[in-house]
Amino acid sequence: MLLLKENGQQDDPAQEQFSISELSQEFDVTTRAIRFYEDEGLLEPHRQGRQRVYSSRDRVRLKLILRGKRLGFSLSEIGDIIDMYDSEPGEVGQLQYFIEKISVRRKTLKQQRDDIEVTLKELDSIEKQCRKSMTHLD
Amino acid sequence: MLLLKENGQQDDPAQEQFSISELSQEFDVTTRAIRFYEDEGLLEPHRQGRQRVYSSRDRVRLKLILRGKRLGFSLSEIGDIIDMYDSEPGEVGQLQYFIEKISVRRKTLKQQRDDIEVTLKELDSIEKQCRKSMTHLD
DNA sequence: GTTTCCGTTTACGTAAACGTCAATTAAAGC
DNA sequence: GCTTTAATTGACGTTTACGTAAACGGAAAC
Repeated sequence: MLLLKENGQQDDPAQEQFSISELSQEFDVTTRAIRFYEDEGLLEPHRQGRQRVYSSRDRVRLKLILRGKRLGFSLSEIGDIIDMYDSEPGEVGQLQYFIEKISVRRKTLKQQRDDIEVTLKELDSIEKQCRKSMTHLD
Repeated sequence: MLLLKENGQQDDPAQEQFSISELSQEFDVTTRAIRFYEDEGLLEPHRQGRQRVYSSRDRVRLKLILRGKRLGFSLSEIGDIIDMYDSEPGEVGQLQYFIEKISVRRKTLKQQRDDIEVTLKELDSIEKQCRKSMTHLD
């Protein structure tokens, strides 16, 4: 559902707009959830009358939200993270604080990555054991 | 709190035992949580009278639980995972099913790993922007 | 012109993962 | 024996992240 369809191809990605159901389908998330993210301040789409209209920026934010969820972060944590992405750099003190927050986040992510590596290796060895048992039983 | 302290050093790791508060402190998790994991069937320590006594096997399971939590899995998912670790290999059909479960789990983990890589890179570039702004403001 | 399809709002419900508190019991120190 | 301390059980409370249902509005399809 693009704007300005009348005129040949007006596909400026910055002008793309999406309905809630389009996003819902694209990312396989319920409309209820999307509205909930808005209630929590993670999204703020424009309105045409009462209807929500999502920009490509909103769409990116939604992507970030869902990625954050896959990583097990709470919505408020995700809010913090997203704010990092598009906050305007203010004064130096702010930036310092900001960089600290980034480093904290990085720490968590690296811990997760290590956990994943360990778990993947363990899964490998479990699977090997399994396969051994199977040929053994054939 | 080892067993058989009377006799010089009886540190067989397989015989080590732990109280709930020891585990609570070691892993920085409340006793309430540990009991809750038991309610959910993730742990089943022995009892001395009414008191819970945790073996080193229980301790390992708790470790796995906490790692699973860091990865954002629900307790029931964690239950599934842990069961993989110490289930006795049964018949071939079971093993086949089991291997499929492993592959599903691996998929999730790899997705998470990719999410992390992307996020870490993004954090890098955000931090760079920050540092640029800072020197700019100095 | 009315059915149908989205979308909205409001409100209540729910499942997961504990926290908190109160009442008991048991063990340990003195 | 008495007190303090650690652990248990049970019950209820809480937060997060939505689901579900009801009731309404507008636009499109027939």
